[in-house]
Amino acid sequence: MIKHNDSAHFNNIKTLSAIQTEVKSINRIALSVDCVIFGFDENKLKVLLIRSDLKTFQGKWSLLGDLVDPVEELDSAAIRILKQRTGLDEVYMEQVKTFGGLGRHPAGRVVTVTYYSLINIQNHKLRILDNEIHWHDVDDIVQLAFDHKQILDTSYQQLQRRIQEHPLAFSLLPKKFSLRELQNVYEAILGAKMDRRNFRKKFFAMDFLVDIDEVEQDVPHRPGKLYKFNYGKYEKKKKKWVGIDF
Amino acid sequence: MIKHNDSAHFNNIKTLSAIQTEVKSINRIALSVDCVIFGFDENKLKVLLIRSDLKTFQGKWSLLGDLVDPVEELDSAAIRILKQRTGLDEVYMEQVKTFGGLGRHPAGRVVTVTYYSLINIQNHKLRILDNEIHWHDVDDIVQLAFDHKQILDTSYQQLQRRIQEHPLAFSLLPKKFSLRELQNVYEAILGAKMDRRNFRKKFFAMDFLVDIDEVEQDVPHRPGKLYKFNYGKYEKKKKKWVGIDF
DNA sequence: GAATAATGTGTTTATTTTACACATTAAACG
DNA sequence: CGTTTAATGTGTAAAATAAACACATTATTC
Repeated sequence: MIKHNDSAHFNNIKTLSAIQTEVKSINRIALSVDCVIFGFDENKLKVLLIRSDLKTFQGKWSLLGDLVDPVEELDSAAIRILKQRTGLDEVYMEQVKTFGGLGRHPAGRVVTVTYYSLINIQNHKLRILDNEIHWHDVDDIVQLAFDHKQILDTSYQQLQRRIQEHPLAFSLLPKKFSLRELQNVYEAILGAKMDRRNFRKKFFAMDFLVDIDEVEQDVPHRPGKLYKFNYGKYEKKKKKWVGIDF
Repeated sequence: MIKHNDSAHFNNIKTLSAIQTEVKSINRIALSVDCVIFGFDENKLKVLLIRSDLKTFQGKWSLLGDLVDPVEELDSAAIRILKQRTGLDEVYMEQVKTFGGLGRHPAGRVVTVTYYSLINIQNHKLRILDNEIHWHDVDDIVQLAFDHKQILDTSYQQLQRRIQEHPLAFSLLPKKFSLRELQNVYEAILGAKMDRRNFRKKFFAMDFLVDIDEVEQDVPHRPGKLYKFNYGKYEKKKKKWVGIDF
């Protein structure tokens, strides 16, 4: 077989010092993290946006992001941004995708690693301190700064897929929730109506909901019972998926 | 509400020139793309690996990767690497995740965007020119250079999930395939035995397979019929998923 | 206390999935 | 060439799951 001497490859052919030279000099790129912070309120899926100060995007809204420090982990950067902007930590967070379009940032090449997080909008620790930051209905957003609309769409699609296969809805709700609230989350995110009786049956059959023997307070109708999600039981019993379905 | 002046954020507070300074100077990080190239042969899922030349990882195998050029799209870098190493283009490829662990590369901070691709190992265009590159059984790999074992595991898990919900198996097979070959792909990737009759029934019910009225050649037993996958029909008829299943 | 509006529950039907067995065909072998 | 072999190709019954559907109950409102 022919020996193929490909000088462009750094895992194989080059010496460490040659790589170090490369890594240290011209081949570096600015890296940012953008956070798609989802919340649920008024029976709608919301996303937290900040008004852009860049002239290029005057008046437009953008996701919350920041450059990654060269000695900072990616996850840490995402956690830092979330903490700075909302006061929250220990929230559900997941990396979505990395966007690196050449023209995506007016200041030059900035590759951005996207995360989405799910927060409970009623969390008492939640503090939005910057008055340029606001919640927006996800379904009403038609345009954002940078390529953030595309990033939002991708994140939303990922959320729609994941929420059907993982217990994410609970991260958007208070610890104690009614079945109606739970169903509202699913209906809002999936954009579909579901049968109330079958919905309940399904969740009771899963057996991950704990009846905490409390009822809703201050609702203008018969209060529903409140439940908690039992993550421990879920982790033990969750199904291994083997099937074909497309 | 209190105006929160957070100087660390670049979308909002800083001027473009300040951002440009930041982007141009200290905040840059080396970026690479790593390709997890999957193939299917001898009824096993394979991955293409190259022997590492780094002293740190002497004798270890690693994924195929390269630094991203500052004026190169991420997808283009992945396509370039694949083309360089296999001679193939127009293959199924998907971004998996970005890995940025501080200690992951001995030469310094290198953040890597991972893609996996699925190639038909019988493709007549396939040319592995570098004799340091070899196919490995995915299930036999216990260790790799860098954090590549973790990257492989993540990619494999993503493949396992995706192949159940998307028509990926066909990318690992020749255009014409028998149902037995198709089932072998699923069984190998999912690590599960399936009932042959139910498997066939399922795929015929989907109605995406085209009977091309040919049979296998050179098999040491009764030859099976060959089929093609009808991507056009799939795109039109694919189901919208709405359900809860975890 | 009557009207209202949402909660809470069960059954029937349809669909999907699983389990399972035998005839058919081409290759291999003597 | 006939027999053996090993894989292909097909159908049906049972079980599990999902979908459709209606009415009694309870707390609030008026």
